[in-house]
Amino acid sequence: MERIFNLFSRFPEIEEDAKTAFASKLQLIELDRGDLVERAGEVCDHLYLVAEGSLRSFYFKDNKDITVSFALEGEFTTSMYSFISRQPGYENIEAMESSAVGKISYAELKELFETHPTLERAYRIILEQYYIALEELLIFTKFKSAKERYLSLMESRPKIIHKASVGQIASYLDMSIETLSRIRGKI
Amino acid sequence: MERIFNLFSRFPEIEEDAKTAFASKLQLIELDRGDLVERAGEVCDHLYLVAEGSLRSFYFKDNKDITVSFALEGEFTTSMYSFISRQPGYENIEAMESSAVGKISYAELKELFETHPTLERAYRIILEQYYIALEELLIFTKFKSAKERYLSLMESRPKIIHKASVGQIASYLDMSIETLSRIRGKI
DNA sequence: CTGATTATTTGATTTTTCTCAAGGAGTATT
DNA sequence: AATACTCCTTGAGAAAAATCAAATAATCAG
Repeated sequence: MERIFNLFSRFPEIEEDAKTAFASKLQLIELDRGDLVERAGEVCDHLYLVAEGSLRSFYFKDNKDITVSFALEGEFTTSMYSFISRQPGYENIEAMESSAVGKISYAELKELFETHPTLERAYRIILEQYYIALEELLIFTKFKSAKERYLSLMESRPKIIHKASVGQIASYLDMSIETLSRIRGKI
Repeated sequence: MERIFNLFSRFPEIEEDAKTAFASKLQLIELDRGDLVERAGEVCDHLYLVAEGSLRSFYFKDNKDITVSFALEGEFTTSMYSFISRQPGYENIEAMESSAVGKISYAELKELFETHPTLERAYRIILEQYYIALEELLIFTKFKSAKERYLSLMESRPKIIHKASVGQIASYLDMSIETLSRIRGKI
């Protein structure tokens, strides 16, 4: 539970009782490698907070497994489109290794927002940060060569390089497995 | 002013007095084609709401003008990264035609959030929608060929095709002017 | 431990799209 | 109306990365 409270350090504006209320709604789960917490085609009803380990969002396109995002310790993840819109999502979310994760439902979160505006604010700030990150990803997809994209990932989130397979990283960086393999060979 | 109030129809949860407070802070400006409302290198301090006409966000990369986004009537826009992070932004925002636009400053918006939580909620919902749109854009950039990207834009936002130049659309869709021209020739 | 399955690497070829180059169409300027 | 501009189109060749194919390495199940 301290692990969860540590995550709040990024949000000093959240009041103490709001933190307590949030933590009391947060359900802690333990996952093994490969366990799915969300499935494509279902409405994603939870926001996840990685306390330990890592999660990966992915979907299938023409029978190929395509990675959408990685969430490492201290990061949030969900099938954002589905979570926001309440429509069936296209992503699966799995544990990449043994992980400890906090989850909170959409309904509980909305309820907390009613009584704790500072939590809604923190959620807003997280959304803003996710938006910025996505914008950066888009520009980076647009302008960098395959090699630059890989070097940039190595620079910004080196842990991913160690935790994910070549295929998972390749689909995340939008290149073929072969291309990534060749890039890695030449560094 | 009714134009602005119409824009609220998407947000039934905003209380009447919050709408009034928001509208009273909103500064209405008239723009001519080519007028800039934001400049790269400066901190973007305003959120814009297009009442009439259209705005375009763009930046320069190797002396080429790259379109980031278009905002048509009823849509919001800003240099999101800069607006959120309070750091100098990389985008310019210009009017693509004679336009009428509402603007509100970051400080005023934050102030309104203090007294009107339903406005912060509406802002959160807008952010969520922007996030989803960006996510779609990313996937679409990733998987569609140049021709599919163009057809998809024609389908989803045909007005842009008519308002923007070939060069502006090409950079937005991440292809060369020549490629777009060839695609258009073959439809 | 061993065969089987899966993941990664390496090579050859093909495809998509870009770049460079030149011509044409439309608009604005004088 | 002639000149200059800018924008758009078309063609030819080049480049980046994909696909197809095969070999090697790593992991897993019995």
